[in-house]
Formats: sequence, structure tokens, C-alpha cells
Amino acid sequence: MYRVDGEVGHIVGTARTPRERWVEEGLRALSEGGPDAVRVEALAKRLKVTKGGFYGYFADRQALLEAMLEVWERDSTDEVIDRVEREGGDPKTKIERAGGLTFAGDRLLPIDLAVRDWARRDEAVAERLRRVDNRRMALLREMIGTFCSDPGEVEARSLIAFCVAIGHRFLAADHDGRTREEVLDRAADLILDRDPGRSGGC
Amino acid sequence: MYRVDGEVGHIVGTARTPRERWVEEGLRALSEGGPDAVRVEALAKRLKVTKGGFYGYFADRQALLEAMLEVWERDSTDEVIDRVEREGGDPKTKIERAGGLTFAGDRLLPIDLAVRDWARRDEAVAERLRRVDNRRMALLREMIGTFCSDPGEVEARSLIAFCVAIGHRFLAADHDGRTREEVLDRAADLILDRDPGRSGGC
DNA sequence: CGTCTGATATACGCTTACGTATAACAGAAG
DNA sequence: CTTCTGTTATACGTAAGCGTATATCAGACG
Repeated sequence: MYRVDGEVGHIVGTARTPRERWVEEGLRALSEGGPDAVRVEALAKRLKVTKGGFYGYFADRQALLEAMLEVWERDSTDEVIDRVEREGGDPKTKIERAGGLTFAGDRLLPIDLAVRDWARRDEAVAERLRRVDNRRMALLREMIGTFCSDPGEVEARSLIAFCVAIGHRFLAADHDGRTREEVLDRAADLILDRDPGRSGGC
Repeated sequence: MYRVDGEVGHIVGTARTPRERWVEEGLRALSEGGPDAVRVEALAKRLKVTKGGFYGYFADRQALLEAMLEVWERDSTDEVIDRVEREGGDPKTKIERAGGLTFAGDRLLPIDLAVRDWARRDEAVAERLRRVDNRRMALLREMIGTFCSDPGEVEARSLIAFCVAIGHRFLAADHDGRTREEVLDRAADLILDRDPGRSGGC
């Protein structure tokens, strides 16, 4: 075998537990318990395997963490954005579609939240998150720009939209008879300047 | 000494490192590295002490974590709310004052963010966070209710305000020439229905 | 200045986790 | 069926970290 950049590659061989399975299980552990929960022996246990094979794919635990981030970054940018562009549609519904693809499934959303917390303590993670968030913000700006002309207001509305999409996952407040869904829907009316069925302004 | 509810109390004695110092140092560790970073021996090291005294105040590590949450809950509700009410002023500036007290200092904000992530994995923490967030939302509702009559819209605007206050700390996006401060300021114009100096709507 | 008491240091056993080294194994190729 | 190669299991040494037991120390008090 050969080593490149802290990673270890296998030339051939029949792997019962290939590299991607370690990465995928690592991402699951990250979702559920944060980066500290990504422990080699724990992953092995969940894969019904010992850690024997692990060090054939990764130089060490750190290398797995980086591979996980790599996969997450790809999955939550290129993949989502490509698909949204491909399917097209109304600008405002495109925002919702992008949000849906990223945050609806049970896979990407918890990873996303875990990465955000992780980024507060690790500059390398923060840089990766910046790349991802900048692409998302670009998408938001583009969409909101179609119905709002003032660039300053476009930026503000984009930030608000993004903050609500992420932030509400970190809030524990109740809404006094209303469901979170209902309130979010009404919030979207305000952010996207939709008519909520009433006369409009306040 | 006596034991009550997993905690240990000291009758008298001269403590070089009293209970509150362990709690305070624990909260700092929580800020910087999440709950997994709150390790008894590490705290002792930072306090220039061994863990010898620790088990005089706490039954175990879990008891410290609970004491930390207790202190955090008190500090970020009663204290902040009391002070805002006491100082009074214009409703909209009261929101900002409350936000300032909670999120401006270097102490409460990082703890708050860490607790939010923690709450995703621990139901007991989530319940505590719910109490705190509900009190903050009540404050927001009250303030926003002074200039907005539709209850549904009040709720939506309150949620947006809260989400932006918290969420933007978890975002890594840049703003293309503008500073985050500037964009947030403009966002506040929209949320609080302020006139940004221009004609208004979009 | 002793003495007494509680706070702290020290030492221990236990568990979990990392990373390495080597042995066992399974599938492909001949 | 044998051999070869790469994958996995097993065993090991090391380092944290928890909680306990016991010794030491320092301040209050007589």
C-alpha cells in the first residue's frame, strides 16, 4: 500500500468494510454526539467489526474527521445546488426546495448542526463551513434579488432567511397554541414578502 | 458533612477553592469545548489544585454539570430580565438591551451557544433551555406587541428576531463588502419595522 | 502553642480509547 | 488445491479520566 497526505490507499483487495462505510458511520456518530463521539472503536462496534481494518484506510482518527468533512461539504453543496438548478422552477419555491434538500432529510440536517457547533472551536472546520455557507447565501441572494431591488435589503433578507432556517433548530421555545410549523410559515411570508392572505403590512 | 440529592454540603471549613469556583471554571470549559470538555481533572489543573476537594462539593461529574446549568439558568433569565425591567425605556430599545445583556459579554454568550448544542442530545438540558427560551420569547412578544397588533405576526416577528440573534452566531457566511454588523442592523430595521432612512418597503 | 476539623494532596484500581504489531483468514489467480 | 495478497482479529503498551481511600496540611479555636 501507499501513503499520501495522511491517508492510506489500497491497491486492490476485497474489503468487507470499505472506506465509505467508516466515513458514513463517522458522520452518523457526529450527528448524534458531536465530534467527540467519533471514536474509532465505537464505530467499529457499530459496523460489527474490530478497528483492525480502520488503520488501513486512515492514518489516524484525525484523517477520518477530515474525510467526513470532505464528504459532507460535497454532499451539501454541489449535490444540492446542482439538483436545484436542474429542476428549475419559481425563484421563491427554489429557495424552499434548496432548503428542503439540505435540511429535510434526516441525514444532512443533524450533520449540519453538529458542524456548526464544531466550527466554533476548530478553525479548519470553520473555514469549510464558510465555503458552504457562502454558496448557500449566494443562492439566497439570487432568489431574493428577483423580487427585491435594494442590495442592502437583499442581503438583510438573505441573512434573516438563513438565520431562521438554521436558528430555529437551536431554539426550544414554544408558541402558545401555534405549532412551530405555523409560525415558520408566517415568518416566511414576512421574509419573502408574500401576502399572508390578509391586507399586508403591520 | 451531609449529602442531599447527589450534592454534598460542607458545614463549615475554610475552602481555598469553593464550590462556585468549580462551577465557574466548568462553565468556562463548557464554553470552550462543549460538555465533553468539562473534565474534573482538567478543571482542577486550571484551578491550580488537584481534584481532591472536588468530591467534597459534588457527588460526581454529573452533579457539577447540573450545578452549572442551574447557575446558567439563573444568570440568563432572572438577572437579565430584572435588570431590563428595572432600567425601563423604549420598548424597541429594551429588546436590544436584553439582547445586549445576554449576548454581549464574553461570559454568557458562549455558554448559551454551547447549551443549545448540548440540548440537542440531552433531554434534561433541552427542558432547561425551553424554560429560558420561553421567558425570552415572552419578552420579545411583549415588546413587538407594542407596535404590531396581529398576534400571528407578533409571533412570527418574535421568532425571527430570536432566530437571527442566535442563528447568526452559527453562520460563517461573508457579506460581500458589508460587515456582519451592518447587515444585522439592516435586518433589525426589517424585523422591528423601523425606517432605514429610505422610503420603506420593498 | 496545641488540638481539632475540614480541605486538599496523593495513591490506587478501573475503564475507555488510541495507535502498533502480528497472526489468522478469505478471496482471487494460477 | 495451492499460493498470494490484502483485510480483519487479536494482543499489547500507553495515556486519560473517573471515583475512592487515605494521608497531610492549614486555619479556627481554646
